[in-house]
Amino acid sequence: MKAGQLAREAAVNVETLRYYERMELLPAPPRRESGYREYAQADVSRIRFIKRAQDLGFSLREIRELLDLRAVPDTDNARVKTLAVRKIADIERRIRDLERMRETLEHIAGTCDGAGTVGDCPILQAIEDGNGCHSTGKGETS
Amino acid sequence: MKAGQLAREAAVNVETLRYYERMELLPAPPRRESGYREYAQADVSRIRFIKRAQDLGFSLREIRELLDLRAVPDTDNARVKTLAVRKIADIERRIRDLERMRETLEHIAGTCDGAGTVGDCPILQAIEDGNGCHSTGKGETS
DNA sequence: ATAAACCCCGTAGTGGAGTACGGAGTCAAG
DNA sequence: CTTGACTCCGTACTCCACTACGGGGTTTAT
Repeated sequence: MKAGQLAREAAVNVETLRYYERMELLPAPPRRESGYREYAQADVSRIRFIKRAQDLGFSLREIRELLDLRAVPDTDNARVKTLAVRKIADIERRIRDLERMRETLEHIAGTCDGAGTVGDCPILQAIEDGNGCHSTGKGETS
Repeated sequence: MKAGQLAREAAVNVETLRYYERMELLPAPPRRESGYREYAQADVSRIRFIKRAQDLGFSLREIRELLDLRAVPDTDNARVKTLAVRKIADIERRIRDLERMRETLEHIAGTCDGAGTVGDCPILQAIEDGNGCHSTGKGETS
């Protein structure tokens, strides 16, 4: 099939296909006489795989690792599990970072009744002074 | 004080000061004869404000809003509170997204005992088939 | 046979938050 | 008075995941 059809079936943009090819996520397909890419059915699942892995929080770089592991049939699948477990830890760290932010913000926002002017806004005050910002030296390490 | 000192005191890069000035987060300071920027003590707190607001999850664009509100003395501080509350909601949404990912990933990873080869890896299988991916059409809307 | 729809390519732009570079001018200490 | 540290400026680069553009060739349906 041609690029357009693959794009439709996998629900991505045609440009994205070229991009994935450059990024080596999608192997360069054979070409017709005309130079047109001729994709196989398997490419649809490959892109779906990529998209779902993305939804699970994997970056394209990490997805390439997954695909590379998958490409070598005798790979220990513990390797895959390691990546999954590491990603879970990564997500948990991000959740903790966000929860710290949320707590601090809620604390700060709670001190403001919404009356008065910014001259003595407890929120701005708190940000200025770093109150309630039990800083761990970590912002969001996205 | 000159740029270098402000940078040291506020713990940012000198280039960052120029960047903040371009972004209108830091007002353009007066210049010496030589063209050197002459910063005031207040600029240290302004940058600290920016940095702490960043730690709380505000983007520079949002921080500019906060600073703009602060700049007009008779601004209702309910305006500030609105921004804070909205940011809390934003953070909560991101937490929920991450938690969904974590649950799915944990579910998927739990089905893999780490034995065998990628030929029949339940993790790769699950990603391929979209199992356990109760997709909400939401990836991370960072 | 012609028009519409598709495909090719390289390159550049997006957004966010900076960081880096290089050449030229300036300031402070020895 | 010279040296080394600092500052200036514009521009370009980084990372990430795309998306857009423009000018050309191809395929397909009518």
